[in-house]
Amino acid sequence: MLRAVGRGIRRQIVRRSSGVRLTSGAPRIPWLCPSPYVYHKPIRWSSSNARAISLPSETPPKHTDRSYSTAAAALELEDIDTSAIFPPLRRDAAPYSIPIEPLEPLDPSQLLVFEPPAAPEEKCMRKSTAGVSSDKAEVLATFNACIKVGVLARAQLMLEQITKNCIEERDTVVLVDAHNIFLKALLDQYSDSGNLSELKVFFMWFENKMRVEYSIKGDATTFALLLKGSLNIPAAEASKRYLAEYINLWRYSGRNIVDVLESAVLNNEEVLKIAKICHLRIGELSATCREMMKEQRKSRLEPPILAVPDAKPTPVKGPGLAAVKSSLRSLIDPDHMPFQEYDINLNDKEFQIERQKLLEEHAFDSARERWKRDFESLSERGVIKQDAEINSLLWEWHQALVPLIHEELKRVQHAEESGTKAAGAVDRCFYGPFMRVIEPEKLAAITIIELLRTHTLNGVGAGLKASRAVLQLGREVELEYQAQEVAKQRGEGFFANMSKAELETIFRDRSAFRNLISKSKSASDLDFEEIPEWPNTVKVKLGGVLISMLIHVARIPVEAAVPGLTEGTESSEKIVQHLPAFQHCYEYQRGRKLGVVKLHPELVKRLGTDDLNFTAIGKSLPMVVRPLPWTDWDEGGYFYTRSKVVRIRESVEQRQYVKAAAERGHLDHLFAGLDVLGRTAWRINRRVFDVVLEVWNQEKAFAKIPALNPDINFPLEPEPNADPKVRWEWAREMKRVNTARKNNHSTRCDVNFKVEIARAFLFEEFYFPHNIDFRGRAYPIPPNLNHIGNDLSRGLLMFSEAKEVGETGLRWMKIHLANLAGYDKASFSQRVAFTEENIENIHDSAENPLTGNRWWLKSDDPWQLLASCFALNEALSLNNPHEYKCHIPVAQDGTCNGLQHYAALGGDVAGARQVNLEPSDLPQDVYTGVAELVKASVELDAKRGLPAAVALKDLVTRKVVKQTVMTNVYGVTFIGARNQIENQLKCIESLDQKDIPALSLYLTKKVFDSIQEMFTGASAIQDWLVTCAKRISRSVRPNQLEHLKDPKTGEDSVHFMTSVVWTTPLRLPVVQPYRQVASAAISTNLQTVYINDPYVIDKVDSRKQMTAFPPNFIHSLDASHMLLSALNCDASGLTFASVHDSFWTHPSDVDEMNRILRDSFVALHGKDIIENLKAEFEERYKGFRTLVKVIANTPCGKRIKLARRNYAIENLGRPKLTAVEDLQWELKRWALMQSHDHDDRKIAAEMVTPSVILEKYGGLKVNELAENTGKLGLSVNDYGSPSLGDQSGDEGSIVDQEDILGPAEESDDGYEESAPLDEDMVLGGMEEGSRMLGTAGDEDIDLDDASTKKRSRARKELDEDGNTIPRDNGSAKGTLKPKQAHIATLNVWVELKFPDLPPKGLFDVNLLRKSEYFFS
Amino acid sequence: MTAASIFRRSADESIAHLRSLISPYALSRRSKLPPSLVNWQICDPIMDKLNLLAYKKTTIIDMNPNLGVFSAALHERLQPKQHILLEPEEFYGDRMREFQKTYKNSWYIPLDGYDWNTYNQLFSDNPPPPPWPDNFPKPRIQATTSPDDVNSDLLFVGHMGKSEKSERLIAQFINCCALGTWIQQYGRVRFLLWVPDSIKDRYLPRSIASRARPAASAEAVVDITEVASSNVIRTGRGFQKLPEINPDNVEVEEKRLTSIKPQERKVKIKKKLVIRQKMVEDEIKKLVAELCPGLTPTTRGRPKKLPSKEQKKLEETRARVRELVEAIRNEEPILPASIPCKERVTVLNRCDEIRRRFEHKKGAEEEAEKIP
DNA sequence: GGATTCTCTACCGACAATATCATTAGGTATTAA
DNA sequence: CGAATACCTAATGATATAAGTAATAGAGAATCA
Repeated sequence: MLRAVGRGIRRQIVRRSSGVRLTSGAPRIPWLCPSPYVYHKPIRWSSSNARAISLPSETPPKHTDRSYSTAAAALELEDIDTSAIFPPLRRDAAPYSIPIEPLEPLDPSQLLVFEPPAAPEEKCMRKSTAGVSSDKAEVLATFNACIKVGVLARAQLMLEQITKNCIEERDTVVLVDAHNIFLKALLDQYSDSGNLSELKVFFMWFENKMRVEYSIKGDATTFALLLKGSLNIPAAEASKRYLAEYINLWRYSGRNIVDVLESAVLNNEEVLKIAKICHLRIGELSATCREMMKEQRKSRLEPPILAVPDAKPTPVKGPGLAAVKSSLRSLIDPDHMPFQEYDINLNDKEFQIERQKLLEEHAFDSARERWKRDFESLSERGVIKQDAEINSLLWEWHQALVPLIHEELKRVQHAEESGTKAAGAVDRCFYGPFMRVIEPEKLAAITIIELLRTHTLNGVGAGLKASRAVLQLGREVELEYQAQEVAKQRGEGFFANMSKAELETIFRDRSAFRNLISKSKSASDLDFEEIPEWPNTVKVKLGGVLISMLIHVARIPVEAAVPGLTEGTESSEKIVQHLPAFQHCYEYQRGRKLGVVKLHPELVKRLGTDDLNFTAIGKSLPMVVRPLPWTDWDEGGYFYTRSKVVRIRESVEQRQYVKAAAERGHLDHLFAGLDVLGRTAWRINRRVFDVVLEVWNQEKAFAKIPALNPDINFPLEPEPNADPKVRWEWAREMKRVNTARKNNHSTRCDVNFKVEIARAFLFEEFYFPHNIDFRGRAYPIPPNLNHIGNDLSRGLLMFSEAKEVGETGLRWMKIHLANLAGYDKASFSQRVAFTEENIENIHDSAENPLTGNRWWLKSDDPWQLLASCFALNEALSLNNPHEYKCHIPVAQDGTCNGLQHYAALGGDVAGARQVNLEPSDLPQDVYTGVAELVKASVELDAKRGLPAAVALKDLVTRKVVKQTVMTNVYGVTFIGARNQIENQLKCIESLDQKDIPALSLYLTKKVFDSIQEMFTGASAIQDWLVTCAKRISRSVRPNQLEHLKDPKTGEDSVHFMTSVVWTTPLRLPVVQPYRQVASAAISTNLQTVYINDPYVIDKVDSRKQMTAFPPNFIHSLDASHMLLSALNCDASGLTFASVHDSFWTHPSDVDEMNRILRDSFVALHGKDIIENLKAEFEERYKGFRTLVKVIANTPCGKRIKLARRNYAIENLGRPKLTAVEDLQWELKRWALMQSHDHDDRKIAAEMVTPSVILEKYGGLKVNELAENTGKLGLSVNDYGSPSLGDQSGDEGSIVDQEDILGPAEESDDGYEESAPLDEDMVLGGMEEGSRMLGTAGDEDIDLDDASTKKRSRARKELDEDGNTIPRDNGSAKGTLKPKQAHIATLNVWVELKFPDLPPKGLFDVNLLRKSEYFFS
Repeated sequence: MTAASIFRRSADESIAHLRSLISPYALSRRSKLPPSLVNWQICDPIMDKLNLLAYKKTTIIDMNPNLGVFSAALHERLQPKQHILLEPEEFYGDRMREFQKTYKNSWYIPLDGYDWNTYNQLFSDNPPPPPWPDNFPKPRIQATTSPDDVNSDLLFVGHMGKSEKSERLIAQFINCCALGTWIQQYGRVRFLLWVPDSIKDRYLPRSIASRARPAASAEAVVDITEVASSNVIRTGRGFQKLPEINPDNVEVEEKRLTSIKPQERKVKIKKKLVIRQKMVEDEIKKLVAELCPGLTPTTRGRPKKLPSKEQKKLEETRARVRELVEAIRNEEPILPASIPCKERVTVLNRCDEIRRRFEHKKGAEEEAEKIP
């Protein structure tokens, strides 16, 4: 069995490995070198890979990898119970034996490393000649599309361009693949037509083009095709000759014919035929080959499709297509009760799979059918048009759109054939092939649905951004195409024809499933490794055409009164006009032009009121069966709809890393975790749904559902001649009201969608496939309605499975209810008491949700509360409430989860207590804690009579500081925090509004100080992270110097291209995508659209890299924690769902889940995360050089200046040194130091570069300009060596030349010289922390930190030099205001090293195992 | 040379010196700050041209007077009842204080003319808060009997920069004219503003094509005229509105070319040399065609071969013209003397035109008179 | 390379400005040698 | 055929657009000489 698997996958993996161009793999075509994108180091195959390539003849792989080996063993040995294909619980047979521990950090040699280009790449030149672009991705996609629709002439054009590109880029893999695909297409064409001249073309292509013109030798597949072609030659003699010729040619290049015969292109009969004709001895066929033949006859595991590649789809088994369709009617037709017509067993998985397939494949068809039905029934009834359901309108649009598309396709064909350069013709050549791959009817439906959907999701009131709409539509079309392709690959019977055992396997054993998929890929047809993605150019152009056609066609009946005879009156007569439903125009936003597609107000109104009836629900719906397990970076979840496991933002870099990680099996735990999330079954809470529906139809504002026509208080317009300021304030208020109204409407549309989806799935059990963002946080893929949505979404959803609550469960239900009611800060027993006190209210809410006293509406989360009320009420109405079977999930939320991780990392005792890491009788609340601290400090100030403090004395509340504390984790800046606090203070009436800016400024300082005081260690870590990110993002790779030439100017220049990359405990490589964006213009029928060009890797945005790193890192941790917990919960048989830092399970399982959460957290932090991070950084950025700022006005700085000057004069004949030259100097020394030659090293030792001088004077710790200290305080540079010096004694005197040039052993001399100790400056980390605690508020010391002092010291020196004249800062402002004392700095290239880790606090994570309120 | 001397308009205060008083950044092309008039000699011709006779005992609101050169001239000419200098930049503080000392009835208020509050404080009935001096006499402006009359009790002058702020402010001014709000409630109050070309072009477009919304809407409510502009050649299409004041005198905030040493310029121009080669060639061709009629090709293709003598003449002419055109392009102040007299005339006749082609654009101000 | 001014200001899911005119580069047609 | 020229077009770069910024402060990036 395994052998069979092995054969299928072998080719796959080999191709794949060359697909990422490993340096270790020899390029297939000798004259081509590997591409510049290479792994930093040769790969060591991980065990999982080794298993994957193991040859069939070998014994099964060693059980190095626990999870897989057990699964594989299970596959063979287990006696599978056919009745339990998808057991709801797998407690007994845990499918993945995941260690509870997070993974060990990667061996350094296993780190994934990709080098970004040395300089910003040039924007893709889209030089197009005769409609052939030179953009590789674009041509590739076009080529693919042309092949799919059989337009070979055009495909050939594309192929020629691809060949050019590939040869330039030395991309041999794609090159050969493309030619193979083309050959295959030619051959297929011949088989269809039987026209001999076509066969000739086939051979000519290989002989003339490939071999002669391009010198492509071809791979096994090429030759397999050639053999196949030769077989097809009718004349037996010729056929034989050709065969012999090609076999010889192949052998001549020293390769084994077996490889060719094993190719999936040739089926067994053909192989045998060839063997016979050419007298290949059977012995020459490899064991694999023979084995293969035997197996194919009696294969049990392999679906038939694998045995016969061209197999016709087998008829659907089971209840039949009609039944499946009928069962989905409920999704289309709200009046239809499913499952009534057929006797269907809902547990029949094959049936369910068919349904899912249908759902994905025919979502658009279904919508169309529904429109048509509505339209027809309407005509029968003869209803007046403008009252018609929106669906019939859509049907009209659709009917009008289809002929237009046909017409356009004709024009495309004309354009392609004529080859004119007429306006539009060139564009048509671009998008034409892509337009053809999907049938016009479907295309029309997608257009209509997507435009409406995009409007509800992102619309700005009556319009939506054209650029957005166009791209979105293009993307959706692509998605549909991909689904089509996947469906084709997997064939009709891919799932349906599997035996139950195989079906079982899919969900049990990832690797087995993976093999199955790759087999289906290789067997179905010759194809690219992955379906080429459509470039944005294509998507946008295609979207543009479709939308402009829809705009042209779509009309909406609008009723209007005919004006009366006299002016200003209306006659009672009404007329109906058919007005354009959409309109394209431009708006100005802050003086910038913005293309907008506007919807007619009537249409907008309809979208907010009409039943959408599945009108506009496209793809990405919840699934009716369990999502497929993730097997690759783009394989998993939906059956046919392709989704990526990581939501990469069109970043090539991220994709590289994720792909490589997936390939090496690093992501398997992550996949497993996501699978767990995906297999949580949900259903709609019917009772809540009914209430929602009722409320919805009332069209009034209720429980966060906005009213259809909200009463809006438009501010009174002031007199036209009022003061401009007054008028302006009015205008601003109007703007605010208007945006509020727009928001109101779009929320309403959103609710409409949610309700509609809920209605469609009312009788279903469904699942959310999940993927992750680039940090690893998981999100359900279906938009609109999912459990991380708003309160309404959450209220509508519940677990499909019900579990008996038992005693503890009931208690948790009560606690949960109290939480939802806002009573979540008390102890558990108090919360229970709260619920019990409110039992009447709960009863009332449940019994009469709308007519009673509506207690549930008071909550911030009314719908979830209502759901809880229903459940609890029901439970309590039982004789024995403990027997209640509960569907409602109970949520456990971390108290400021980010801070929890920070506190654990930093070992902050006080902080840990505040975020409930420490056991406590009562839950702690950080916000209150910080507020108290601030309050104390303010009161102290008030006593001293500080006016701001006096004003604020009694106003410091939890509410005021909450947002700031929360966002602190996200790196909020001082100003940002000040704004938050200002907004809070504005709500306090007793304050004079005029004073608020000043007060908020004061208070913000206090809040920042308090946070820092409470989370000392955390703050230090935050700063450490920032410093690391800063150094990384301002660093260059050593070999980057070879490509210093700026492509644009041709001059030498240094570009910072390094982004921060790290690996999470679950081995996800995280790449921060922040770079400067290059935007590209794409002209469409509608307008020119400007989008970011994803293909260029540009300079890093170092600010963003810096500010985002700490939150991203923490998020990557909490994501790991979540997935770890998910795996463990699953292993214990719990149903599990999560919203990042909120974890859900059945009431009865909450205790168990909490235990798991705590254990996972401890396990995660049990490893020294930060230490590992540092180690990874050191490995990853080994030898990099970074540019640091050094205070210039010190002996050290002066020496550097002098040395630079001397060097420049000596070597360049001028006194100045450019940054590049400086770097080259440093690198020269560095290179010499690495040399094996003793003399070289000696020379290096004698070189005195700026970095050497810096080192001599105590290095960065002493001399670096302290920065990024504003946020949480301490500069990282202040840890470690207490050698902070005041050089006043040396002021102005430049150290002797000999001293610098002297032998290296004098180094401590320089050190000493620069470091006469100044008591004030000696601040160790711990001392610092404790001192601050003790002296907070003491004016003399005043929380000043060493870095500030360093700054002030530098300033002082400046003053002494007389460079800056202190000015009184009057009311001057603007650019000419007196300058701040400016600190002169020098830039020095130093080796990229990372600061010492801040000392960890004393908190022991293990304590938290007993902390009840850790998550609550 | 004291700061005060300029206010007495002694001729010994050179323009160069005045320029040196401005912060270097404000002089740089990147600056969007309100620029400052330094050529005090043109103030009189400008005011001669403006009919200011009606402005007796008037109140002047002076926004961003900066160095105060224009303000001083205006003050001397009008002898206003009150001259309010709204200058928020502390940088000019000393000079403003000097101004206040020199000219009676002038009040230096370090507030921003952009802020509505400034005017609210000025016109409200309450005594104005601190930055305004205690003894500040409030202007009592009488509204004209008809809102269509020009109010000669009030005159608004100022320097506007290229900043977004300035642009917005002018848009607001016009809006106020339309609504009759703000100081326009007192009747039609005239504005006398120095504005950058970019702003002027918006309201006084140089071609039909560039006449966009702001121009149209402004025309509906205000009269805008260009009073004086620098002798800078304007780029782009559209007609060239020639300065109406003696162009040689209107030297506004421009860095003199003479201050740049030749070597430095070469470095700076280097890019242009490469970039605008085509333009130079085109100009040369045109000029050579003019200078050597009959020798230049008239047909499309390859030119006929000329007798070597004529060929040589052509080459020489071309070389000289090249020198000349490149000089113009390089903004060299003195044209090379290598060209014979007759030709020189021809070339110089077209000099302006060529200059315009090379758009020697500097930060220049326009003075626009607005008569609401 | 240094001083000065400009920009931006909380993470993620989530994603975006365009038309127009001036100028040049580069290809094609045209002509004469 | 190559050579020299004009003409034409696609590609690139610069600029305008709207029109209250409101006021905080500090670090990093960009820009100019």
